[in-house]
Order: sequence, then C-alpha cells, then structure tokens
Amino acid sequence: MITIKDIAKEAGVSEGTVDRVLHNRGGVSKKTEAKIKTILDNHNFTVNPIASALAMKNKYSIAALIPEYNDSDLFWKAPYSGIIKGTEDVKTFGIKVNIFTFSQNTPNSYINTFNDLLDTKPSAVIMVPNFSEETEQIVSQLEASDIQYLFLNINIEGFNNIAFVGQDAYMAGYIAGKLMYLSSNKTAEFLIIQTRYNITKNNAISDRIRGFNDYFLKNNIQSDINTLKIENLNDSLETKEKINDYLVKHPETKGLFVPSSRIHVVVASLEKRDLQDIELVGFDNTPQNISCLLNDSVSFLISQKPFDQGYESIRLLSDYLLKNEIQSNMLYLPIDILTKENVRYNERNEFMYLDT
Amino acid sequence: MITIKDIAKEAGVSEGTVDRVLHNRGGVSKKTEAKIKTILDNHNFTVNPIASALAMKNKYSIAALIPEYNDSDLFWKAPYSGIIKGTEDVKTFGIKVNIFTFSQNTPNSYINTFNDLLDTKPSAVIMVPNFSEETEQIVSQLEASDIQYLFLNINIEGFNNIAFVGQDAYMAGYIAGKLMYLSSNKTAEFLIIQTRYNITKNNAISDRIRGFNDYFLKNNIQSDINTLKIENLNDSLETKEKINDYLVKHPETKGLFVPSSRIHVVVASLEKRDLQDIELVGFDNTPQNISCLLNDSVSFLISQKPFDQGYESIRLLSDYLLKNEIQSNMLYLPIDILTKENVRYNERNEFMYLDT
DNA sequence: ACATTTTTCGTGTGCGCACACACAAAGGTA
DNA sequence: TACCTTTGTGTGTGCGCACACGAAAAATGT
Repeated sequence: MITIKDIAKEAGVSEGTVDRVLHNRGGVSKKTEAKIKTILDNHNFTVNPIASALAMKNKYSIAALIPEYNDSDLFWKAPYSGIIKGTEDVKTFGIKVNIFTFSQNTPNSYINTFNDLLDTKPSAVIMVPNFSEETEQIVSQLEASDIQYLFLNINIEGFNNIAFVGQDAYMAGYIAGKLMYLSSNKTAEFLIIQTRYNITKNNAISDRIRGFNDYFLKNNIQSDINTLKIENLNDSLETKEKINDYLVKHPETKGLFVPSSRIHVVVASLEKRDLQDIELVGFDNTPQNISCLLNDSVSFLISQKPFDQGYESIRLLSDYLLKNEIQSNMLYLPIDILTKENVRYNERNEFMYLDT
Repeated sequence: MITIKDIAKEAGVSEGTVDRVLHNRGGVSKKTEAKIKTILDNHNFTVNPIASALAMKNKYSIAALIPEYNDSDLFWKAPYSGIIKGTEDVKTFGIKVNIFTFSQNTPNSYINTFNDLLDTKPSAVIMVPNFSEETEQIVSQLEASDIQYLFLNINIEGFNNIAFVGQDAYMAGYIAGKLMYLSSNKTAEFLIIQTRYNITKNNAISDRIRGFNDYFLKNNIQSDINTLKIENLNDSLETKEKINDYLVKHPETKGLFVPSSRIHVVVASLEKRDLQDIELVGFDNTPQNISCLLNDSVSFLISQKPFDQGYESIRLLSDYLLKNEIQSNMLYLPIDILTKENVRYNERNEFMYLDT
C-alpha cells in the first residue's frame, strides 16, 4: 500500500505539503501542486481510510430512515440486514450508522421518526420516500441543514437526492410479462391484482404494470389483460371473494400478476384447482413468498435484491463521505429472476444478520 | 470513548497488561486479571476497531492462480475484476493480492505459473484447479508449506481446500432445462453441444448436462435429447458442418443447449432460419454471449456471477486471515438467469475495473 | 538597503491499539 | 550461595494520517 510518505518522498516535498494538496488546504505553489497531483494519480493514490478515521476521531455518521418490518410484512427486513452488513464494513472507517424505522402506513410516524433522526445530526441520510408530501417537508429540513440524502428503493422525481439505489420498476414489470408469457404456454389471458394502497402511494407498482403490459404490446402479442382492484389485501374475505368471482367469470384466465410483494396473500385465497391451472408471477423474496415458490404455487418471483439495496446504499454514502465522490447516482440493481430451483442460492445474505 | 489507557489507569496497571487480558495472551496473575475484567465490563469496553485495524496492519498476502483471458475468451476477465475490487476493499487491512494467470490449455503453464506464485510466499492462495493431476502436485507443495488454499469456480473433490466459491453446476443445468422447456413452448426435442475439451477436463460441464437431463426426468416430461460432440469449437468449419448436418437430419429440434461458455460460437455457425426457429440456452455473461442475447439469437444465459466469485473469494480469505474463521466452506453463488431485458443491470461491476 | 508582509513549506504530535522487548520478582536446582 | 527458569509486568515503537505550529523563502514596501 502506497502512503503519503511515499508520495512525499517521490515529489521531494514533506508529508505536510502532500496533505495540503490532498485536502485542498491551499498555500501550495502551483508548480509543486501540479507535480504532486500527477504523482498522486500516477499511483492511483487514495488515503487509507482507517488511518484517516483514527486521526480524525470518528467524524461521520449515517442515518437511515426506512419502514419497519413485522411478521406479516417482512420485506423491509432485508434492506435492514443489508444496512447492518454495510455498517460492519464501514465501521473501521469511523463511520457510524443509525437506523430509524417508521410505520409504513402512517405518515405521522414517518415525520416523527425523522425528527428523532435529525436530532442525531447525521452527516448523510439514507431514506425511503414513502409519502410524497411528507418527503418534501423532510427534504427541505435536510437541505436547510446541508445534509445530503439518498433515496432507497423508492424513487421520486424532483428532489436533489444524491443518488437512488433500487430497481428499474418498469423493466422489472416487462420481464414479469415475459416470464408470465413463457410459463403460461404462450397464451395471454391474464389478470393483474392491484390494491388501493398500490394505486395511490407507490408508483413503482404502476411502473411494473406498465412494463408488464408493454411486453405484450411491444412484442405484438395479442393479449387480454384485466385488472382487479382490491381495497385491502389483508382482508382475506374480500380478497378471496373478488378473485374467485373473477375467475368464475373468466375461466380462461391463464395467469395472475401481482405487482406488489403480497403475492402470498393471493395464493392463500385461491382454490387448489386454480393454483394448479394458473401461473402466478409476483415480486420480492420475502419468506412467505418463497414458500409459495417452493410449493409450486408461484412460478416466478422477481427480487429487488433488497439486501443489496441496503448494503450498496451504505457503501455509496461512505464513499461519498470519505472521498467526496459518487460512483453512480442511479444505482439500478439487477432484476433477479427467482424460481423454485435457484431461490435458495439467493438467500445467503438476506436474513443472516438478524437472527435474534 | 473509553480507551485501554483509561482502563489501565483505573486498574493501576500498565496498558500492556490490559492488552494481555483483552487478548487472552496469558501471563497475568489471576488476581489482576479478575480485577481488570470487572473494570472492563463495568465500562462495557470494546476495542476501537479503527485503531485496532491500523495497528494490526497484518502483512498478509494472497495469491491468485487463475486462467488468463484474451479477446476470444473473455470469461476469466470477470473473476479477475472481482479480485481487483476485493483487493481494493482489503488493502487497508494490510492484505496484498497478487494475481498469476496461466494458459487454460497447457498444464505446463499451470505448473510454471504456480512456481512463480510460490516464490512470493503467499499467506493463502486462491486457485482454479483446472487440471486434476497437476493440481495434486500443486496442492502437495502448498500443504508442505502450510499454505491454505481455496478453489475458485471449479470444484474437485478429495482435497483439503479451505473453501469452494462457485456455482452448483448440477442445479444450474437443471434450471437451464427448465428455461429451455419454457421458451420452446413446452416441447422437448433438444440437442446438447459438447466439445472434446468439455468431456475430459471439466466436470462442471457434465454436471450441467446431468442437471439438464434430470429436469425432464424428474418432472416426467417426455423428452428427446441428443448430444453432439464437436472436437474443437474454435474450428468453425467443423462446427458449422456438424451442427447443420444434425439439424437437417433432425428438423424437429426445438432447442440447443450449450453447457459451456462458448454459445456465441454456435450462434455464429447457425443458419439464419435456424436461429429464428430454435431456442438457445447457454452459460456465462461474456461480451460475445451478451451480444447474442441482445440480438435475440440466444434466449437465456445462466451466469455464474464470475465477478462475485472473484470478489467473494478475496473477502472470504481475508476474513480467514484476519479472524481465523470462515463463514462458509461451500459458497454457492446465485444461479443468475439472464435475458435480453435484464442483462444490462447485471453488468455493472463485471468489467469496470479493467478499462485499460 | 533593510524591514515587513505574504507565500510556501517542514516538523512534530497524537489518534488507540498490537506486539516485541526488556526487566524484575519469585521459585527451583545443584 | 550461585545460578537458572518461570511468572508477571512495564515500556517503546509503529501503523498512516490530520492538523497545529513555526520557520524559511519570496514578494512587497519604504
């Protein structure tokens, strides 16, 4: 590993001078500055973040504002785990991470939790902009405090977030269309199951639906796709009734597309016979969904790689804090196709950091 | 933050003694040890990992022995890149990495390169056991020098390698079978294209073929699968002739399965008409193969995540050297299903570290 | 020419820990 | 008693960097 001392020796100056150009402290003549800079990037020099952290005595902290998870909705456990792993990786660089979770359904919780977060005066923030109006409030406070922020999983336009880490929802839906088409024997009579929650709050869902439909449009495939709106997927009675009603009226339906992470709820409300005849494609590798994959109820799941989202967010923000650079401001993670057969190899990290 | 010095002062001993009980180095009287220990957990003391990392600055080195890549076979560029990225991550812990590449077809190169490697006296080795007999030689030398080694990408039984990082080839083939079945409209008249090289040297290939066939067996799908052996896939004349010969005799063939990374060669030797009518499924996200995906010649590729293989190998060995523990001795990476649509999101890392 | 300001640069110290080394006291052997 | 071994403990150095301090060199003023 090449050190400041090495650079200084090669440039024929002292370590202090190299330090000055490294941190743009000024007070260095043009000539020597230029000389040092070329040597610096000849060697591709980066400061040793460990030594740096030690000398600076822990300057940075990252705060994360994400939805909480519970037994019935485990999706957010994975980003949480990813953040924990990232935290492990960067704590030797003197970067502390604090995670704040809010209730996914109550805007107030979002705001209140954020206020707690702000009290800790973080150097940068990872946040899931779950509610658009409240996000505007939050962002304006962040910008007033000159704190950089990154959007995780959900992307909303019109903000100065330093980056977005997540998935291309449109393309993920498009691929879902392809998988549906293939697994249903290249027929095209499908049903999309949407919930009220999806409709209003989360435009990733509508992007997925758009992508799904576009697959058939762009490939000139004659299709017959309907949408069924269900108020509350957690209301199993309503869900069961509406879906089965529909299926009785449309017995030729070959596939169900559930553009949210709650396909396991749909599975639970389907008749056995329908489960066999109809192909299901959905999103997200939550434990419940994975069981549905494994017992052949669901044909394909598309994973957003939520663990990686958490992990990469931390790494990205750390790089920003330490080196003042961002590798990418739109970090689209892979669109992961899960089947019964490969799913177990994708679970390695997801839940390993939170066994308690 | 409470430091070792503080503890020492409170216990009325020197920092060295505190250090001894912290690391169970022994040579401390029962009495003072007990005293220090209570003070330690009265204050809930944990060592500052930053200072610790800096002070340890182990002078470990990892050597990697992997096949070289060239313009016609770029597969090994990705593990190389992954290793480079891993190197970046661990260099601050005082771990150096040296990469040695050998010619994939000449056992002598394997041995000779290894000897160069051994001269650098590495603390641990990442190797691709490309030739079984020669691997025995190499391994015995490593064991004589008491150097731990890890197998990357290719797994051979019967050695004391500390771990294997790669893919479950059987299951990958099994999934290839599924994808082939789905994309060919659930018919099952396929051809597997094998080369001499595959047959003798690399049992990952035969595992894939086994998995491919098993998909149809285990799911009770009537299938008609033949195998075509081609001496040298680089001989485009032979390849073209044999394949087209076969296809003329078996016009009902619905799919070609190429269990190696050289599906692009097969594509190049197919007639346009056949390319349209026949589904191709192959392995590995090399640039050539990806072009075939993008121009619709190939339906699916299964990626071994070669970049991650390199990266994870470094991380795994580093953990071993630093903490003397291994998280897993069989690290099966995800079986990545690539399509025209999602491939671009999977390329982020693959070739970014070697633009030169 | 000299004094004074400004620019440019080198030196020294400490961050908290790991680890090699030195060294004293206590115990054992002939 | 003289000598050696064992046990227990303190000291010193370096990891690579950030940053304060001070000093030399150059520029400016009189």
